[in-house]
Amino acid sequence: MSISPKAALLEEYARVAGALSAPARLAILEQLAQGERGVEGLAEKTGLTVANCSQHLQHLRRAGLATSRRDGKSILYRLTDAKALALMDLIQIVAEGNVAEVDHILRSLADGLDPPEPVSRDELQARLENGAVVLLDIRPADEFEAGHIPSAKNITLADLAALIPTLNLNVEIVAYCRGPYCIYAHQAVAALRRHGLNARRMKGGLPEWRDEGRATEGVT
Amino acid sequence: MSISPKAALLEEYARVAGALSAPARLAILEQLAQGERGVEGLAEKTGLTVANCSQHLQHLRRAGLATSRRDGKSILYRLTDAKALALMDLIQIVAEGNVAEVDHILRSLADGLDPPEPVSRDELQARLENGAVVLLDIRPADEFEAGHIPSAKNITLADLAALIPTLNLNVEIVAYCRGPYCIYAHQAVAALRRHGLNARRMKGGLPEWRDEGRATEGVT
DNA sequence: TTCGTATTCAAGCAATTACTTGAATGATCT
DNA sequence: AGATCATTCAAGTAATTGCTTGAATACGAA
Repeated sequence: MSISPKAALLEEYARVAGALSAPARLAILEQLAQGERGVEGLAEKTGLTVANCSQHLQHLRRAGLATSRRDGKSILYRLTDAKALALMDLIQIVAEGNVAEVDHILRSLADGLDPPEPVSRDELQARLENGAVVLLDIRPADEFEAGHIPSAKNITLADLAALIPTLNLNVEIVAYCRGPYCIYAHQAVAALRRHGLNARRMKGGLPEWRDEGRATEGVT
Repeated sequence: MSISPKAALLEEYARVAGALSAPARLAILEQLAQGERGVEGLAEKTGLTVANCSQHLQHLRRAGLATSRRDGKSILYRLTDAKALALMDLIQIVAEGNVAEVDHILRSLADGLDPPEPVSRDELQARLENGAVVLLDIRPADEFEAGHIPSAKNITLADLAALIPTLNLNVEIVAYCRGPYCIYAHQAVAALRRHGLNARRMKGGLPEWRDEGRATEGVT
């Protein structure tokens, strides 16, 4: 054996990137970005078997992206630190900016309509404090309850159609969801705009909001 | 077929990360970060066969990290943009901060001595303008000639021993090399400090320096 | 201590990935 | 227009990775 330190380092760096190189692990990371989760919960959310999910989690842990602790009977995993979230974001940003295929998929989600630039989190926070804006949290109810932006209204895509007639055409609507890998907000904005409503996406998702130290509420 | 858009996106994101998940490709990226390079040149620098290197380059291009253009007979590859470099940096930062193995290897490079915090590029630039500091570029001569920080002296690790007796014990020495994946500067600093010299590493390498718009010289 | 439960381990299989070799492409240069 | 050269393609093989199944481990509760 006895490989050079340089090769050993490159191997470790490659391992970090490799942890992000499987769609299943990205889905797990998306969940972890929202908060601590048990193995079984993660498996359920991502559609993986428990054993498979556990293996992916160990892969993530070995790469330094996830950390675990015991809580009663179960092991809770979470992102190691903000750097892990930053890495997830950057992967998405590179993909969105440099990979034609991604641009194409995101465009097709907008369904012909040209969605405006997302709202920055700074701008949203200012608008929430002094402007009229309806904030929609497009995630499953359990994720909403575990933490959300104050004043946000939880609504799933399935129930969105029923909400639309009650919305004011003159008030701007902002939608957000899980974060960089989640498309719920994209889809919600497309549906809202199709009905003539003035809707935009928030840049990033709840994890990025929280990571910046902004207020959230919910049972953590 | 007809997979969901969500799954399709995750696959693309995973592809971007996957491009960084092989040591050979990281070595190629390290070279690309220094500037445009032809396939054959990259193959030589990284020790890959030309065909193999070409395949890796296509992988990188498909992930949006590298871009190519023709110049005469050869095809020159380069990093697509600053985001690609930022991604390389962040992978390294996560690995250094969160992977015990990396910390261990970097420590062993320091050879028992405890190296001080690296010098920030801001600080180095200020010191170069008004302070006494010897700046060493620890890279092969051809890479130095292709671009380096003004006033830097090029010296390889092999030739460093001969230089040491001529260095002033009272002047601070700063060393830099290719960037986040390169260990030349680590090794140089360790050698210098072993001889009682006051040496530190510059944070990052030439690519990061250049990316921030700071001056370089050399035949590009 | 014993039971129950959550997680991890281990073995095996299928699919993917990395590398090699040799041939084919395609643009430049004469 | 043809020759040349750098790069890419294609096929084959070895190694790695992802997933499944069933067993083993470790901890908390009774």
